[in-house]
Amino acid sequence: MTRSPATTAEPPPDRVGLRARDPRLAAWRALLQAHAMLLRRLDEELRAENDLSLAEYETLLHLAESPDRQLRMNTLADQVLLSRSGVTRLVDRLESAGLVRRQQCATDHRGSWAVLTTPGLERLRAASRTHLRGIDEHFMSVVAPDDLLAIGRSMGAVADRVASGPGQDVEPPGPDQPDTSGRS
Amino acid sequence: MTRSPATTAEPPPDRVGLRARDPRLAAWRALLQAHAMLLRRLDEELRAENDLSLAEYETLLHLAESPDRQLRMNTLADQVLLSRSGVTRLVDRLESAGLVRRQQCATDHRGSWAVLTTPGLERLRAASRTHLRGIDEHFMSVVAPDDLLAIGRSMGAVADRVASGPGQDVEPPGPDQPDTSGRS
DNA sequence: GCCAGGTGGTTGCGGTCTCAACGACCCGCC
DNA sequence: GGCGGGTCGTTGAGACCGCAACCACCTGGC
Repeated sequence: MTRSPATTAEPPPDRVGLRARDPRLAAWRALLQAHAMLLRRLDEELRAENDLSLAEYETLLHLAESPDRQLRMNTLADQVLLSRSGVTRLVDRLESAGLVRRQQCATDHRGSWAVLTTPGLERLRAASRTHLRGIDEHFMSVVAPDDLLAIGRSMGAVADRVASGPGQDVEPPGPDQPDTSGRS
Repeated sequence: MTRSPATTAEPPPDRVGLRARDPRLAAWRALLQAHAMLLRRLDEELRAENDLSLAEYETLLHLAESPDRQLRMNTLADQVLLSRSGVTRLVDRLESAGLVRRQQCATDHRGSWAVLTTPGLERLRAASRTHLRGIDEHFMSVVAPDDLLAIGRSMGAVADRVASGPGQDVEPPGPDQPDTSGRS
């Protein structure tokens, strides 16, 4: 209300002229919200019951699933979607907790392996009970099996698309796009 | 406790005894990964083209969609899924950028409104072009329409479940009632 | 009117992340 | 053999967030 002064040609006074109400966006919004809530919850549970953050858990998990239970720092960064420096400090923490051990790479003296220790593996096992229960309780048990398939399929495609995309254009550079905005 | 006795189908000693390879987890993992990659990308695009973080964008958006383009700090915190203090500082930033203005609440002198300014609205409009394009490019265009529905439905259910859930059990006592519905 | 308890927002502190810069190291080419 | 360019991991600085403590304020009971 009190929309007194005649603003410029304000199109449809829907909300703000943003196409924010596009119904297709409902899925996107639901995804955002559910994901945020869900991860927060799982992280809380993990911290409360196992004193591990989600990132730490994921790190231990990836190590456990790797040959010889070890990974190069670099690879680890890719897998847990963290920056190099992020992984350095994460492994610092895990190492000082005794869950992981660093070992210099024999063939490449620049790098090192992060190796899962036995206590690390045990801690992971304990945490996985918490975590898998949480996933089951908050996610699996709420989603219909068919929808689960749809999610897996879609999200795989999304990941591929995003991965392929910084510079690479999946769609050839707009030929002669007749300008769409008075860009700044 | 390393339960060896196997009344339960403690499957094969696959990797670490974690049921990490449960095929149903594929959807979960894909979701995690795709979401992380996608948000990172969208955030980058928004920062690069509009000098706004995703959280800042969401804040402006929620304000724009609210009556009189204003919200109580408290409400804002709930909507953008941030802590109270997080919102305080976020609004600090937006305010010093001139995109939002604080206004003391007339009826309750404890609280204040965060009000979207005109420059804020314009900035939001510009940013929404970037953001909606990104969502389209990286998400909408990759997901089949039916899958989009499945995602919306599932994620809505997950959000409800998580929201209902710290102490409250959605499924109280009835363990003796073998769910006959089968699915929801 | 006054006080106890609750609520709204801010601030201090600590934790975790990223980016940029760095040193150590590897490799191919001269 | 030596050198330039790239790669691997770490470090310093800065950004952002949450928790807990805090003050200002509101509300209900007396």
